[in-house]
Parts: sequence; C-alpha cells; structure tokens
Amino acid sequence: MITLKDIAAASGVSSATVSYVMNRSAKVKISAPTRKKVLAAAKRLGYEPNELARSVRRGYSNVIALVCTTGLASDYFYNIFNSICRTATARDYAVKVHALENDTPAALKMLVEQRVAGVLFHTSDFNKCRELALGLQKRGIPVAAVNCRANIPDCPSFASDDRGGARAAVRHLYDAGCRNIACMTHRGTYDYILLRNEGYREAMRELLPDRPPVLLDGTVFHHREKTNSIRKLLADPSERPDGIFCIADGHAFHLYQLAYELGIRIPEELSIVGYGNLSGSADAMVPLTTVQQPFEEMGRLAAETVIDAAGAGKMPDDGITELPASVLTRASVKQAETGRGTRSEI
Amino acid sequence: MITLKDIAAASGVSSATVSYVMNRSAKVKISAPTRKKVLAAAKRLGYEPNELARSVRRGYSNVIALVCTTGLASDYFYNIFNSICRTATARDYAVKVHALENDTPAALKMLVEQRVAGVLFHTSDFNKCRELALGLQKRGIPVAAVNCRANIPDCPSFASDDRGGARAAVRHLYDAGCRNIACMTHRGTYDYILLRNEGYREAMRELLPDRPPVLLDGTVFHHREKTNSIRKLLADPSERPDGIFCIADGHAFHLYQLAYELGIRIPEELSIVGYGNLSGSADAMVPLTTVQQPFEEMGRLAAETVIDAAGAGKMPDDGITELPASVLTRASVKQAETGRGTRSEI
DNA sequence: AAACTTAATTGAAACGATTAAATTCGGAAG
DNA sequence: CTTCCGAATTTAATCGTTTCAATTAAGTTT
Repeated sequence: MITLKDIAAASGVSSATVSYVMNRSAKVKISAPTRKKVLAAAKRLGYEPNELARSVRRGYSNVIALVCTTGLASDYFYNIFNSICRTATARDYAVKVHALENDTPAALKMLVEQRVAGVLFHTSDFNKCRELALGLQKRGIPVAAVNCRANIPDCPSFASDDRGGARAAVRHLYDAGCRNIACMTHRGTYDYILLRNEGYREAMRELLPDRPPVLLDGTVFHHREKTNSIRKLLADPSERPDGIFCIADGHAFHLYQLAYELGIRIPEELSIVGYGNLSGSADAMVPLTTVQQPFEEMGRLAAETVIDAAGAGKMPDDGITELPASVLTRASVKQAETGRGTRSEI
Repeated sequence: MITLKDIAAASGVSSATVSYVMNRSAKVKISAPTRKKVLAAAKRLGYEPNELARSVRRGYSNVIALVCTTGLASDYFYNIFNSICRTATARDYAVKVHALENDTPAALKMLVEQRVAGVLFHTSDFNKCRELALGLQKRGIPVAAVNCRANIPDCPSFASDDRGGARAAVRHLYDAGCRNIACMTHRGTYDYILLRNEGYREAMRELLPDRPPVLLDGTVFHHREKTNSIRKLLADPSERPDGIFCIADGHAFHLYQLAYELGIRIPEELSIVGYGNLSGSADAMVPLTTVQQPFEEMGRLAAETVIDAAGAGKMPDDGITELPASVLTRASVKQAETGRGTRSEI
C-alpha cells in the first residue's frame, strides 16, 4: 500500500507537504506547482489514504454506530437506516449497525474500543439502551435517539409527532364523513402507543365531543382468538363504527381479514386509516390510507447531530424534536359525500 | 482516555510490558507478580484499548463489511445479518453494513480507506458487485458471497441448495398424496429462480414422469391483473392442481388470497408449499409449509471465511458451498391419506 | 546593506498501540 | 571467580497520519 512517505519520495518533497496537499488545509498554504506535482504523484502511484491512521491521530474514527433493539427486518428500521447511511456517506462517515441483545457491557466495550464518533439509538423502549447510552456519554461519545424518545440528559431525540399524526388520522376520517370513529390499539407502555391513543382521544374530544372514545384492543389478534370482542362489534351493523383508526398498519391488516370474512366492504361500509406506511400497505387488497412518518428526516437529523457533536468535541444539544407525520391518502377511506369535508387545521 | 503509557507509569513498568500483559502473548513471558500488578492498575484506571491504534499497526481493522444491493428490509437479510454479527462479535470483529446503490467507486474508496478486514456480499445478482469485489481483491481484501453465487475467482460463495430445496418441496407434496403438482415461479434470470425451477422439473421427472411440468408465472400478481391465467386454472376443478410449489413465499400469499376468493380450501383441496420462511408465513391464515434456508449457517461460514483469510493474509479458498434447505412442515399441505407416503430419499 | 516580513516547506514529535532486538539480573556451571 | 544461560523486562523502531514549531528563501522596508 502506498503511503504519504512514498508520494513524498516520488515527488521530492517532505511527507508533511504531501499531507497538507491532501488535506487542503486552510492554515498552511502550498504553492500551486508543488500541489500539482504531489497530486500527480499520488494519482500515479494510486494513493489511498489510511483512514485508520487518521482516526488514531484525531482520537476517534469516522464511523457512527446505529444501535437497535428492534428487529432489523422492519420497514421503519430500513428507511431510517438508509437515510442515516446516505447522510453519513455524504460526510465521509461509515455506519456500523449493532444489534443490542441484552449484553450491554459487551456492546459498550466494542463501541468504545473502536472509538466510534457517535451512536444513534433505534428502539421501541429507550430504557433498554439507557445504560449503554450513559456509558458512552461518560466517555465523551455523543449519542442521540432516532424514532424514539430518550430520557437522559444530553441525548437529543428525533421522533415523529405521534400525537399529531393520530389527530390527523382521525381528522381525516371525520372529514370523510365518519362520525362513529374507533381506535384500534394495543397494550403496552411504549410512548408511541400512549401518544397515539392520546392523539385519538384529543381529536375525538375536539371533533365529536358527544361520542365517548372507543379503544379496541388489537392484541387479541395475536392470540389467534377467532371469536373476540372486535369480531362481535363489527358483526353488529348497528354498533359497528364507520371509521377505525389503527395505531399500527398491522392492525389494519387484521381488520381487513376480519372485514373480508364478515363481508364488510372497505371503504364503503368501513373506513380504515393505518399508521406507519408498511411496505405491505400499498399492495394490500385495498390500498391502505395510512400515516406516514418522516423517517428520512429523522435519520438525517440524528446522524448530522452526532457527527457535528463529534466534530465539535462536545455533547449535542438536548431536546425532543417531533417531526410532523402526515396522512397518505389511498383507498381505504371513503370519499367525503359532498364538499363538506372542511379542511380545518387541527 | 487511559493509554498503555498511563498504566505503565501507574504500575512502574514499561509500556511494552503492559502491552505483553494485555495480549497474553505466547512468545514473551511476563512474571505472575508483574502481570497482576499491571492488570490491577489497568482495572483501577479503567483502561480501554484503542482498537484503532491496534489496527494501524496490524494493517487492517477488525471490521468486516456486509455489502448489499437488496433491500435491508427482507427477512433473508435480517437473519443472515444477525448470524454474521454474532459470529463477528465472537471474534472481536464489528460489522459494517454498506448499501450499494450504483456508486461502486465511492463504495470501494470508503471500504479501502477504512481498511476493512474483509467484505461479504449479499445480493440477488452478483454482477452488481463484481467490479467492487475485484477492486477489493486487487488490494488484498478477501471477499465472499453469502446467499448468492459469485462468478469471480477467489471469492467463495455460501448459498443454499436451491435445487435440492425445490426437490424436497415437491417430494413433500408428493408424499402427501398430491399427483398434480404445479410450480409457481416468476420471470428473471437470477440463479435462485432458475435453480428452483430446475429442482421442480427434476423432481417431477423422477416422481411423476407421465405428467408434464406446469410452470405458472406468478409475475402476473404484481401487475394486479385480477383476471389472469392462474385464476382461470384454479377456478376449474377438473384442471386444478392438487399441490402447488411456490418458489417464494410471496407467491403462496397471493395464492391464499386467490383461493380464498374462489372458495378453495387449503389444504383440503389445494396443498401449498412456499420457499423462504418469511416472517409472515407462520402467521398466515393457514400457517404455511415452506422451505427453510440455512441462513444462520450461511452467515456464519461466510463471516468466518473472510476473517480467517484476513488473519492468514491471503485470499480464501474458492468454491460454491451449497447448504441444505429443508421443508418446515406447517398446515398448508394436507396429511397423507394413509401410511403410504414413503419417505424415500430424493 | 541590515532588518524585517511573508510565504513555502520541512523536521520531528505526537497519536496509541505492537514487537524485534537489546538489556538486565539472578543463579548455575565450569 | 569468571562465564554463561535463561527468564523478565525494557529500549526503540514502527504503523501512517497530522500538525506545531522551526527553517529557508525571497522580497520589502528602512
């Protein structure tokens, strides 16, 4: 492998000069002829800088890590990861993925020893990453949370506005003429669940103050109960909601199955809005209207934040950034009857 | 950050001694008391080795890269990636994921400059990675293909036995009593398609020599044609196959929809075997019997191969390793009527 | 012509490790 | 009392960069 020294020898200058040429340093000027000579030699010899050596000098590598506790198979992860990669690549950083499965000390050891520039967390529950994040911070490594909310200092979060997204979804159903709107949710204490539930309740309070909110527990589907309360609810036309907001696309898919079985037409008899825009949602039997999250932006902002912090040698600014989520209109919500659906903001 | 020198100072020895202690070098002996003293100091100060510095000395980093052209969202990728990570971690290597999207020179630059120890390719078509792989090899970086077949020298491939898997699937249908077995496939020239098709044909020739093979083009589903030849075929009970081998689980899911619409019961009237064991296949309305690929083993072998090669400083041994794929029995294939289904090997 | 600037280049010390070769130091053999 | 040995340790070079501080060379003031 060709080194600076080789180029120096080939072009009759010192290796310091070569280094300055390669770095286009602002502080040290190199004359045009020398620069040309050096660049020519570098090209001729096929020089490829050793990023490792640079990193040793700098004190940290040009690699950021993405630590995730959620599976890597999800569409969420995929979109965010892509965005992070693109952002990092544009700034000459690489991305290392680390699946965190219980062994926090080992993960910490590896990340620290490799002197990563910063770490991003992608998890459904930040508590799983708390220890690790604190350990990294103690060693001066900046961290940030993406698509989740951190609960420690100096760890900025880039999430999507789950409450607002849920409100927009309900508003969308309302605008389409639905007046009996239920929410299909599931158990758990992850913040996104609570926030989306809350968004639903808020919207109901605002739009349909006379109707009590109806929260259906979609968890039952996972238990393969073929006869459950949801089935009963849908089977009875007098009780049946005319619109259901699902806090996750998966619920919507289950509803599709159920509706199909029961002979309920979507969207004529039942409008459905999902959340998440899973890859299957566009190809579903009835293309699913769903809430789209700003994955691209989340990934980009998070990556930029830690890279900037690493460059500045300090912890990033704290705070939760909630990026807007918007309704992606497809075919699972009926058209508003007339021009009634006022598009008032929520 | 604590360095060797700090420990040396703290324990009153030279930094070389500390290094020897840390590395448990076989060539140089360190007395027990000294070793203890050094380790105590290291622990007390909280020493964390700088892997970057080590890598500079070694000439390459303890990072392998996984380059993929397929989306990261797929279950295949996920399983393989997990296995690679585990293997790498066990050997103190990290894994960097690089999504290759057309910019081969940039990818090459990044991988070389970071001095990765080796590179694994995960792609549906190795040609997309050919250039990159050759470039890496030219610089002495070992490469291997995982879940695909390479077509360049010194690049071992770890794929699954697609032909054998297809044969086993057809054999499974045959053993269950099916005698009119079709294959649902799709267009394209990727090797896995051709091999699975071929496996189907081979098994048919062997098991049902009087029946001509029937290959259905599942591509039509993607085009959303609601009326297509497959629908017609299934709608006609006299023509309808009693077993369909799908070269991918996705086809099976489409068949499910179609069967549901047409009122065909699975598996009573139609047995189906998929390929790939997608995450949805266990949760499908009828849990899908499918061919399971040895992802774990593929990932492990590929990772070990490049890590070993890097350690030995030479290119790995060439050759395509085809790992056996086996049928995972679930509910989409009817039970054999009696004890007839002879389990003769294929 | 001496004194001072300025610009371009270089020497050499980092960075944090590894490792070949040299050194130290008891103790055993002669 | 040397001499030699082997074990334990250290010295110093090295990996490929960066970068501070020093040097050189040339031009500009007085």
